[in-house]
Amino acid sequence: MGEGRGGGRKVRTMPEYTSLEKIRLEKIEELRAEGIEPYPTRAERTHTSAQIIAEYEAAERQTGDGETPEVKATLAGRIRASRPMGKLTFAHIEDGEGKIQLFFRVNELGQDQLNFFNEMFDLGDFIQATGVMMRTRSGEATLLVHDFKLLAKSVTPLPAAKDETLEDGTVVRHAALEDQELRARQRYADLAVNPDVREIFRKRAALIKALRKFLDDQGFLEVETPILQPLYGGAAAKPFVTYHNELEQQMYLRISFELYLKRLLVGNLEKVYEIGRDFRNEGVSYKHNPEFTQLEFYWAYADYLQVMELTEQMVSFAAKEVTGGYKVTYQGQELDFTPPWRRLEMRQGILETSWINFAEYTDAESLFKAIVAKHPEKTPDPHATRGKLIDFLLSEFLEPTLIQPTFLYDYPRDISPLAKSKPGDPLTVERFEGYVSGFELCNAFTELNDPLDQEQRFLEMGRDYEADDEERHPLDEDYLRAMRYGMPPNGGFGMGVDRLAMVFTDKHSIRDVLLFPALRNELKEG
RNA sequence: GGCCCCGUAGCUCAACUGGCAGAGCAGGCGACUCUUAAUCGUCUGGUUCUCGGUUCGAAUCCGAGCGGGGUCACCA
Repeated sequence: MGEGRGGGRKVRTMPEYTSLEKIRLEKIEELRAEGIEPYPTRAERTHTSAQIIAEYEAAERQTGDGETPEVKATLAGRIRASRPMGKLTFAHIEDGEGKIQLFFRVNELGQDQLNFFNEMFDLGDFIQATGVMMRTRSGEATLLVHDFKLLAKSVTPLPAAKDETLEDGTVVRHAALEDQELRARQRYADLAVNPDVREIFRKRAALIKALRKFLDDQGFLEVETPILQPLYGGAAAKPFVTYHNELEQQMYLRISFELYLKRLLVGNLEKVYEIGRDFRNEGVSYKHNPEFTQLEFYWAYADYLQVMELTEQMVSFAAKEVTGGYKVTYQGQELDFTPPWRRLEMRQGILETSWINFAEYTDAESLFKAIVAKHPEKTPDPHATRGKLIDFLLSEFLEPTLIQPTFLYDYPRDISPLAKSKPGDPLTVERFEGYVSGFELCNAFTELNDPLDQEQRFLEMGRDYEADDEERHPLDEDYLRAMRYGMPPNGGFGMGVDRLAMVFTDKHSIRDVLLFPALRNELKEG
């Protein structure tokens, strides 16, 4: 039961059971009265559904045609369908690997046991069944049940979902759970009735495993840095604020890993990475969740061009591990992750799509005028900095054209306070972002390692954000102290893992790739 | 946060310009020895998200709220 908003205004009350639930609760009472435990402690499964079918088919091949091999098994799973027909009942159970049919027959079980199954077992219950494998007249590998046992009674019926297998083998799901909110709030029910949802999260796990494997093989050290931080930094985002009672100090949930990982380079750890959760106290949308999974790595003695090469290798490797190939269909478009990816200087890309060469406008005012003159229908913020205006051009004109994996490189300095300037070009930093299907996938740069320059940038940022207190960033003195000991030149990288999971599972919304996305509290009574 | 759309049985959805809230699945009872969305008969199931208003009469119209979806803004 969720607590009501406003600090537990809602008191927990006894759940109100539906008529369907009451019937099942009565069965639980009845079972206990007969000395049958509806939630026994142990199960005795010998095979999964997939294992027994494989074993049975292998045995069939050995015995040759006509002969039925004797293959015994005890299976366990959740009852998903039951078709009683007089002195026979067919049922399907589902386990972690798939479904298998059970055949209950009066011949083996006797009338009492058959009745017991038909009367006391419901869809959604977990059952254990022991028997021998056989084929039905239609040829389906089926367990002929000699003995069975309840493993766990289901009180609340699962959302109705029936699968119809057409003659061509395609499966049509009828009346499946589709309500987006219910699916997200009750992911357990969603997972229980929608096998494709389970598949999404298997792919997500495969993705994270692939990223780890790739970086491990490249000699990167996986590390863990604080989630609970006395200061936040490394990105421009509003933090979640909390408080440590004993230490009597305000703490923040991290908004990025960057400043801690780069401290490790000062400590002579040359290649480090972290995969973990970031928290940003901002809007929720189809591509934003307040907590999301981030991958960052830092690589001493490398620059952003080397990071670029490593990135395309890493992401294409992950694509192959997760989807089986370098080409992935996302929202109807085929994306080709085969390296090398297209490289496009950001200034050039903006010139080609907006017909504005921002290098010709070295201050915000002149650039603003140029944009309005060329594109009267667009409305950039008149008070925006030059960097923000360039960002505006990027998202308005260039981004939508970046469907195939593309690296955009060389960014304005004033929107990149942690990146190193391009030699001989003080307005530009060595930074790139990877784009796919029109959205930003990753962000990387040659990291700034000059402590005095870094201090100057922090102070500039502080000034820029003075008006907007919430985005104004605290100056991290300890980070500057670390940098003053000496930080090797290095390239750094950050990527939203959920975004990549969306691409590899062809999902439009980040919520579809998060098991428990952030949702507003349920409040049943006002 | 702005704008648009949505909220009806456990699930998926109907209900015309306001006129007795329905169906399929799930569930109860009965029949059925190879079913697989099993089938057949029969029955049950509702605070139409909440509160208020208009009206002889509201699922439907109006207002407020709650929740969700979309979109824009925000997100170096």
